[in-house]
Amino acid sequence: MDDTDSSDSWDFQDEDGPCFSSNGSNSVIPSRGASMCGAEGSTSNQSRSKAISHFTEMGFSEDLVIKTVDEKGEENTEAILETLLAYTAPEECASQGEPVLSHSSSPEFEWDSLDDLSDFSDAESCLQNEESVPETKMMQLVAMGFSIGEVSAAINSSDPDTSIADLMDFISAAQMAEPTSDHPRELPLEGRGPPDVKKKKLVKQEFHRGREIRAWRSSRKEEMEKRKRYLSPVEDDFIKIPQLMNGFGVPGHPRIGFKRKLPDVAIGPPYFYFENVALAPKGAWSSISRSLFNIEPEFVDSKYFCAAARKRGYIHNLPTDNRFPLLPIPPLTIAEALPLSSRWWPSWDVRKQFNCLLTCYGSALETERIRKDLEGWQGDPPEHIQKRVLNKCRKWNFVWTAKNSVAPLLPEEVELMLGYPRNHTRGGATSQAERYKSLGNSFQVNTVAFHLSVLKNRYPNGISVLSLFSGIGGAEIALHQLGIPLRFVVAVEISEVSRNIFRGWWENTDQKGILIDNINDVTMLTANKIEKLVDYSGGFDLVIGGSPCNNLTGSNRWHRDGLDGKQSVLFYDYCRVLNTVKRLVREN
DNA sequence: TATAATATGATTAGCACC
DNA sequence: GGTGCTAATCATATTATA
Repeated sequence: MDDTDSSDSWDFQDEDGPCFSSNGSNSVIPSRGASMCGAEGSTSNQSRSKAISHFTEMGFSEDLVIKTVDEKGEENTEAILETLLAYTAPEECASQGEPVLSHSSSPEFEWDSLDDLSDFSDAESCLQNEESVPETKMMQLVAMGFSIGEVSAAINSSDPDTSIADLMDFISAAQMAEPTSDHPRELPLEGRGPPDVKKKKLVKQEFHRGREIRAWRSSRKEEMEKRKRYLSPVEDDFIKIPQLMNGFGVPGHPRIGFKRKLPDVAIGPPYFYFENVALAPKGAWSSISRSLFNIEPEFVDSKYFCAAARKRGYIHNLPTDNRFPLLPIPPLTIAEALPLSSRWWPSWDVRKQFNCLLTCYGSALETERIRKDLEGWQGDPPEHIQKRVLNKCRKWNFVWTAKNSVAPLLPEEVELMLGYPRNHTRGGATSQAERYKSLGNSFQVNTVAFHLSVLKNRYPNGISVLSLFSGIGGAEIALHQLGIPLRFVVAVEISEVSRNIFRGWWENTDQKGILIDNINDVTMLTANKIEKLVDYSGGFDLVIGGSPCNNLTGSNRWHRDGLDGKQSVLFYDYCRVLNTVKRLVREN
């Protein structure tokens, strides 16, 4: 097994062209599979028509596609795409005043290099120049591969609050109705300057990602039709969030005889595990479930695993028999977790556990107000004072540190309750605020480990994990503490602080496996790159991740916009990546 | 200028009561 | 079924400070 340094220098370089893969497979066009590089090289009319249809459906003009296919050969999909993009994509940026001539220091595309996967800044700045439409939806849809023209038409024809999913359906319907209509990508061949290499690269990345999403949505619709025959526990448009969140059973509260039947399409391997806040806006979990094979979410409150509540929903295809908890069992009450606080804990503060550990904590002014509220009373304060103070303590998870004095939890105490090693977030974080934030966004390790424990006997020699939104490594720590060797881990995380924290843990615990952690943006994880990672690792056993909750959580007073929100929309990238991995498993 | 501190409700759901 | 109350919530924008 290689060490981590070798993973950093792991080379994914490939040359442009149709057959660049070392194992002879063409990984550029997912629907084509490895056979596209086969020696026989089909030249049938059917193949030619299929190639033409494929690219015209992507929005390129038919004339240009025919010309290019004839020139390059229908099996040469990568070269066709190169040529089409050379004449079309840069214009979308150039029309916004961007320079057309390349300023890239590299004369060749490097989008297959893992070192170059996080550079999305130019694409964002280019796309944000569209100022006449809602920028976020415009950007997201264009980044998915739809053309600016298509997106503009859809947005202009819809209500301002139309969801991303509805806009995608609108565009898809328009494409089906008019497959050869004029398209913004269609541009005259004459009068072009040399294409901007960097933008060309970015457009190409977006193109692939968009096609993956559309292909996935298309296949998902078919699967949904098939699954209508399956008696699903998930009703049409509403999932009831249970008040008692003990999921499919938790330690001490087993659900005797519980069995579930997964749809065939969802059965692993690969196993997958998705997480997000339970108390999301109405309909959010129904949408999530529909996108994840109609599997019933398992709602679990981490109060069964530690001294703090953490109400989360999990959708996974893991077995549910013979789960076991991590040992030792963590303290389940505040008194056990923070025994020193008991001395100052007033009898009228009836809290036995903390509420959800969030990303920020109460101010010194709040604690000072509480101190002043409580001073000067003989014995217990009046009931209305008790009630006011207790509400503040519940809201901010204050802990009693002296007479009439409360304080926020320390980062080390949060680490303890969330199941992380002491000072886990100390090294990589630059400030206390960053520690609170990264912890507030993380898994409760014991909860996740309980669910993942069923993998221990299945992967005694190590597991290969694709970890999206990996944060500070809660999933990996859970696997590690379960005694499951981390053979190969790809950790995708946008926060540099969180990546540093996880890298520090990986090195401190002398992991023997390979860690790839230089992919920052999940939207940059295209099928092509996933296929290379699969080739390199031998395949992923587990695709795990909790997508951003920013637009779902009730804590967000500003942008609780649901699954279409700026951050939470990345849920669809989890689905896209998962389905790509599943497809690769089927093909292999 | 970067970081820390502080202020900022709404959306759900359950429950009791009428 | 309608109303009012209680309770919880992986956050973000603005202001203050070093």
